[in-house]
Amino acid sequence: MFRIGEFSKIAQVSTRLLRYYDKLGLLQPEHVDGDSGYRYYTAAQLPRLNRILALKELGLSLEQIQRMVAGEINGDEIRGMLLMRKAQIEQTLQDELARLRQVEIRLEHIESEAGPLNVVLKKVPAYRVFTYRGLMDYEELEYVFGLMQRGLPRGGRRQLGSSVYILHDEQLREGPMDVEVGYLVPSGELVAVDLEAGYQLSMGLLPAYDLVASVIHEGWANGGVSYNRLGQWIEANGYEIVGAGREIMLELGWPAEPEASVIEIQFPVAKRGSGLLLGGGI
Amino acid sequence: MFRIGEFSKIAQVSTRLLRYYDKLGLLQPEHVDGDSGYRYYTAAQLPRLNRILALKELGLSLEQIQRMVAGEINGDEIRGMLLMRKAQIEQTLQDELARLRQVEIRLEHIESEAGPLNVVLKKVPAYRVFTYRGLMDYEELEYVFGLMQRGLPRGGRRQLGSSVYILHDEQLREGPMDVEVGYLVPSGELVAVDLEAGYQLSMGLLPAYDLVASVIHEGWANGGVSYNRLGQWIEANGYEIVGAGREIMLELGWPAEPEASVIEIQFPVAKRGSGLLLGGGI
DNA sequence: TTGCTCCTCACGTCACGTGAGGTGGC
DNA sequence: TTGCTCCTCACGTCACGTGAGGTGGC
Repeated sequence: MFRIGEFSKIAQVSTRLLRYYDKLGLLQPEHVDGDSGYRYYTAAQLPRLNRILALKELGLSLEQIQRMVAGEINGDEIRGMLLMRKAQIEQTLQDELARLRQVEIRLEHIESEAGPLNVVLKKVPAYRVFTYRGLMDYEELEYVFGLMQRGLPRGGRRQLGSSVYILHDEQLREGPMDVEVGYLVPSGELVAVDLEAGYQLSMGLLPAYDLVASVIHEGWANGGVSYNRLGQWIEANGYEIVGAGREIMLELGWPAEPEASVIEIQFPVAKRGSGLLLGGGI
Repeated sequence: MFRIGEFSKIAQVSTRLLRYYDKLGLLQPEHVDGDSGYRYYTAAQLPRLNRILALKELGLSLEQIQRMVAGEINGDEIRGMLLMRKAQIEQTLQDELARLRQVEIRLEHIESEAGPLNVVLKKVPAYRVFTYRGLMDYEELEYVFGLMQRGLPRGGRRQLGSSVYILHDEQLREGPMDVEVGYLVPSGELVAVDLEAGYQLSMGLLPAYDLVASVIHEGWANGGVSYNRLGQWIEANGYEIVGAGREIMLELGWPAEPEASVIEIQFPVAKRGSGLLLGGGI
């Protein structure tokens, strides 16, 4: 019979751990003195402790280990637990590799003296929008945007949220682009509205995406840079674009204070080669 | 100005997280109402939030992120943090790969119906020992072992711990082996003792090891199996033996109840190819 | 008697999630 | 007035480490 200190030295674990496992019922001492509360362990308990420690190495939770060493579980269930754990580890490996790439990219950016790029991956819900879509060049786009800002009845503006701009073209090109401009609609119903010059805004829905890559920048001027670097990021991290990108003007300084604008660019993405090309727009 | 709920929807994070970051000082609302305590955020705060989220993705702690976004830290220090993080991730990848191999090995064992093998890696201190070393075959070894059990003065036995058996040969072979037998000595000094037939026990020190692979089994009969499988384990997990192995008889049923014996086998190991061949005995 | 070891709380870790119970704002 | 949103505690997570304060055993 060993007291807890001796037993802990043999097994090279802390006494705290042994008391904790006692409390959990994972490994209870062979005998506990009624008066002093001293725990007494035997050498024959070491194989059990080692089994627990070996299973812990695999990353199983103490609760899972509990069930395994208690024998409450048969071979198939153990097999199931291990297969699950295997899948989890593989996922962790993927995640850590992605992290590693990101850290490396940041390190390169430090050396190139460029500011860091804060891309965030997130899930977005469907957005209700009130927009006009058509083939336009930049000039026309700006014109329509101006009409929108001025041409809506005041009452209507209350129900509208941020301005939004959706790129339906697969890639940037010269000449007119297939774009959509308008507003997010937080709540309520809107009817179609005719702007001057025959442009018509109407209700629609932007699709929800399980994964968008998003950057947010301040000021109009940085837009082009953000697009380029978001593109590089998506490429470098092993994603691909699987739908129409969009720009959301969270704060619109236009036209008075353009540099106070806050603009989010979102592109729906998926892991390259994952076969999830079911997004929208492509 | 957005209230917390709106702001959380734009950024796709929980309100709880925003309150938490407020409390930490990571991201404080542009304005807090004195009466109601309502938090008000602006769109211009989103780039900061995104920066925090992007850094969190790298696995940095909020405390590190705090220092980075507060600008308390210069480019070189940021570089240092990222390099550290990179090393950590690489370590994690190694660990997870080792785990994966272990889980796969366990899965194979389930299919082959063999009992699982509970190998534990641990660090061990130097052990003080009281031993005889020589070239012996099994027969002689057993004879010396018997002498030891009977031949020591009662008083001396008190100070001795478990029996121990050290294998100085690089590999198992036929004929006499270079082995050492004796006892662990928990405390105190011992002088040399002569057994019958001229064998002499004397004080020595087993080296400490940063890493030993250990298995514990019950009963004499399982020894051979344990050696084989510990060897396989070491091989399969990318380690190599870097010193003399030893067997510690934590519970000695000999000769009355051999099956009640509890025996630990330890081999000092190192990652293969790590160049750490500085252990002892080879 | 004096160390040494053991005991039981109980807080701390890390980054939040999840109620509980109460209140402001349209 | 009624939802809806916001507020502040405060417990829970996971596997222990680390004292605090007190006691048994040789």
